[in-house]
Amino acid sequence: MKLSNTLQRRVIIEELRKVKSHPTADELYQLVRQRLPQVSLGTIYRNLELLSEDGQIQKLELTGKQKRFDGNIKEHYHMRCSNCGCIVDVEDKEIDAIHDNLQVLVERNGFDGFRLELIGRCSRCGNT
Amino acid sequence: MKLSNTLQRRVIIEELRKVKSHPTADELYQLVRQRLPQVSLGTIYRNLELLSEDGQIQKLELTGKQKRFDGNIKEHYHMRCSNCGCIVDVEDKEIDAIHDNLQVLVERNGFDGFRLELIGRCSRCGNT
DNA sequence: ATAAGAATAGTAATCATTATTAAAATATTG
DNA sequence: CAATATTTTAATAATGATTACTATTCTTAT
Ligand SMILES: [Mn+2]
Ligand SMILES: [Mn+2]
Ligand SMILES: [Zn+2]
Ligand SMILES: [Zn+2]
Repeated sequence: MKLSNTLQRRVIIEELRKVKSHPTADELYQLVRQRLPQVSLGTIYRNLELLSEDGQIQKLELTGKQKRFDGNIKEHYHMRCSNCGCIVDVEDKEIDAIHDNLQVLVERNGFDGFRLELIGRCSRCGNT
Repeated sequence: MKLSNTLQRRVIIEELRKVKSHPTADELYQLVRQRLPQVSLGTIYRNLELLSEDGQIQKLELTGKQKRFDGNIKEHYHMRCSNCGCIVDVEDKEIDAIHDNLQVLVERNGFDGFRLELIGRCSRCGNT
């Protein structure tokens, strides 16, 4: 059950924690292979799965065809940029309040939970 | 620009409007081929895309690897059953109120919009 | 009816992901 | 440490969902 300590695993975690971009498996593959040119894409996929099951990283449940991963395991919200499609963290007291309200409201209406994904413009794309 | 009137297109729309299951392309393919055994899966995909662009049907933006389609073009909420994974319509005045509140709140916080997906148990799976 | 354009069936290709496997690395035991 | 058991890896194949290609057929506008 305990994951053994391999170089590939360490580098995957390190690179994922370095970036704030919520990379897909193949994006992370590009990063990892700069340090481990022999690494295989299957190793990235397998370890992202294992590490998220193990709670060391987060697998994000977002729309879109590719899965994305987050080195930050703290629960937090994400915004998708409507222009470039990137995923950015939302650190906002108000959103947390909205979350708590929603939780109460949806449970009061007989649901077990919800998934909320914010949409907006990232800083690079501006707000026009 | 205007879509021409083909038998395949008519049957696709008819079958999609008949069901309440929010089928994937291949699920709809199974339905359509009962009436048109020669229809090809590519035709289903192409037409679902064209018809949703044309506003005659709805393409649902949900989590999960397969796209789902809805013959009902009115905007409405969906719940995913946490047990069987099916998608059911949510017709609930309260949810509409929640939606309106959320819209105000997220815009007030600088976002353009949001996507909210409800999670619960469908009627067949019960509520335990 | 004719010609131009659009759509189709059939098939191949692509993209994301998962499975397989023999060899290599890591962990456990004596 | 050495022997052994277990896990992981790289490479590759396979899968599932979707999109692209193309020759033929259908639809629409003259
Ligand atoms: Mn994040
Ligand atoms: Mn619906
Ligand atoms: Zn952007
Ligand atoms: Zn169910």
